[in-house]
Amino acid sequence: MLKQKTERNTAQKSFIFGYLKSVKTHPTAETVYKEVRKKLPSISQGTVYRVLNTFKDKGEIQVIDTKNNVHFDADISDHAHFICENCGNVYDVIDECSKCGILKSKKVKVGKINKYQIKFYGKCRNCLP
Amino acid sequence: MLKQKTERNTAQKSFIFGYLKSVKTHPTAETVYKEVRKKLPSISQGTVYRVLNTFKDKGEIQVIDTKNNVHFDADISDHAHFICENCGNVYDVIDECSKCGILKSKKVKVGKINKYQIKFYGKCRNCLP
DNA sequence: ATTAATGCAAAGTTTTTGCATCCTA
DNA sequence: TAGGATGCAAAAACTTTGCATTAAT
Repeated sequence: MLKQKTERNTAQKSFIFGYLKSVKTHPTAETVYKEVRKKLPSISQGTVYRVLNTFKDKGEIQVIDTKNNVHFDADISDHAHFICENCGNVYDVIDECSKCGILKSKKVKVGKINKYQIKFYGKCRNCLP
Repeated sequence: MLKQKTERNTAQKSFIFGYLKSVKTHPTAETVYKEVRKKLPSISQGTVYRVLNTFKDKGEIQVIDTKNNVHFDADISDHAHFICENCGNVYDVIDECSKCGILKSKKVKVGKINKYQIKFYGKCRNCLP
C-alpha cells in the first residue's frame, strides 16, 4: 500500500492564492511574484512557479495565454476573456456569453467537454479612438 | 517620403504556409520545422519562428496556446478548438458554436471584438474510457 | 544592383529542477 | 521528527536576434 502524501499549508501558498483571489486583473507569474514579495519578501520565483502550477494542476486556478504573456485567474468558473490587442489587458466578459446553449450543454462531437475558455480579441474601451 | 519595404516570396515561406494549410492538426513550431525540413533540408529553426511570427502578425495564421505547447493554425476563420486533456491533441469544433449570437454580434461591453477563439477542454473520443 | 530574407549561432526569456535547509503537521 | 515545501542557483526549454551571406525583384 502506497503512502499518501499530505499537502501542507504554507504562507507562500496562502499569499499567492489570496492575492489571485483578490484581483480581477489576471496577473502574470512575474506580477504575482512582485506583489506577493511585498508581503513575503523571502519568497522565490521558483516557489511562485511551483505553487501556480500546483494550483493549476488541481484545477483551482486557470491559465489564460495571450500573445505576449501567460496570465493566471483564480476565478475558475467557465467564462470568457477579452484581450485588448493594443494594451494587452485581460478583462472578464462573463455575462455576455452566458446564453450560449452549446457551451452550456458541454457536448461536442470530438469528445466530452470538461471546461471551456473563450477569448475575444479587440480593442478595449481605453484603447478605442 | 519613406521607402516602402516590399515583401519577397521565398521557398521557406511557401513551404511553411503550404504545410500549415495542408494539415488539420495544429502543429507546433517544432513540428513545422521538422516537417518542412523534409522538403527543404536547409531551413533553420530561426526562419521557422520568424516566418510563423510574420504570418501571425499579418493575421494570416492564428495561434492556439495550450497547457504544454503553442500550436499554429492556418484556418483563421473564427472557430473553436477542443483540446484533449489526456493526449493534448487539438481538434476543430467549428460547427458546434456557429449559433452563438454573442459571438456573431461581436460586441461586448469592454470593447470592440475583432476576433475570438474558444477552447474546450476535455477528453477526446480516442481517450475516453 | 538593391535590399529583403535566410542560416547560423549566440543571446535572451521564461520556466523548471536538484539539493540543502526549513518548517508544518 | 518525518517528509513536504521552500530558497537558491543552475539548467532546461523555448524563442528571438545580430550578422554575414544568399537570393528575389
